[in-house]
Amino acid sequence: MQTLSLSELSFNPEYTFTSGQTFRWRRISKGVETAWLGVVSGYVVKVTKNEIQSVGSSELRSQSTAFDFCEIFRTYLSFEDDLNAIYGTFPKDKFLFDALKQYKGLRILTQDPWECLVSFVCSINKNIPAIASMIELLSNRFGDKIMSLDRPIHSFPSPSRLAQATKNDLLNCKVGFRWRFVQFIAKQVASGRLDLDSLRNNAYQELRKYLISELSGNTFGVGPKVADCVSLFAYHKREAFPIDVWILRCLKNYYARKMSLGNLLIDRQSLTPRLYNIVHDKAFRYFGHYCGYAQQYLYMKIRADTIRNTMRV
DNA sequence: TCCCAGGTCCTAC
DNA sequence: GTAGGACCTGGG
Repeated sequence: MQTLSLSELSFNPEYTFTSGQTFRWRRISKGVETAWLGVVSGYVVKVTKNEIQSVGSSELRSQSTAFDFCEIFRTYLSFEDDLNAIYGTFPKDKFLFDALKQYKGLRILTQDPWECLVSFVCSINKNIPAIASMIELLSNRFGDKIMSLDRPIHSFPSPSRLAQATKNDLLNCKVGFRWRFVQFIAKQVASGRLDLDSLRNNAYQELRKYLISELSGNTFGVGPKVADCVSLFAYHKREAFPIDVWILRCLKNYYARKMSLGNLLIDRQSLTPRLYNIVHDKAFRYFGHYCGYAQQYLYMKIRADTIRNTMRV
């Protein structure tokens, strides 16, 4: 059994896995300590605060060494990110300070770009439980079966497998109007016309522009928000700052003055592409190079606060 | 039953 | 450049 110790790492699995950056982790109870089960790079793994353990693997992975396993998950959990050092780069403001304190140990993952891109295209106009359900159905229908613990679990489908899916296949997975986007992207990647791995070394702005123009230019589901999510959660461009409805609400309520937003966001429920870029630029200037990390903590806090207030009413 | 969802695209102006 | 509406359909 392959195991990687996480005891030296500042890491909170609950905050990391429920922060909307990934959709395939499930909580499983294990005595007093909660564990999480997920599928990453052909491994089924059980994760606790202190270790990550393989509990099943695909044929491709069955021959791999403990060294490979550790390398994969060091990358996945972004081991090189020193959270305390990153926290130290942020401006001193109370809302962010509270968020950092409340969600300490939330890490930004470095996920597979293919899975991340499809997941966030599926996220368009959906809530998190519905997104998770779509990804689960796509995996069960088109992914590889991996035996693990007491039941089979499916890996995320390969591009070639998903490229063969018909409109009806995708609609059966509750993908809805996003089926065109998923099918187009799968065909682009499967044919090699879109090489997601080759984009790793691109600078953030270049990467983002490429994702938007190559995909959205053909009107296939990748706008600024999805491109920022993929840049941050798969390519680990920590200067990306995805602006969704929650972050927009947060900036309006707490950062209009601090970020010199003036009247830019007054009465706004959404952003035009030009405005998105302006607000993004101001966020980068205010929060700094690691604004992607700040965004994720703000997202957690504004959601929790809003839900709490709604329940109180 | 109804509203809304980690947006994007299209059309008209 | 931008506003406004359409988009599938499952959760809450």
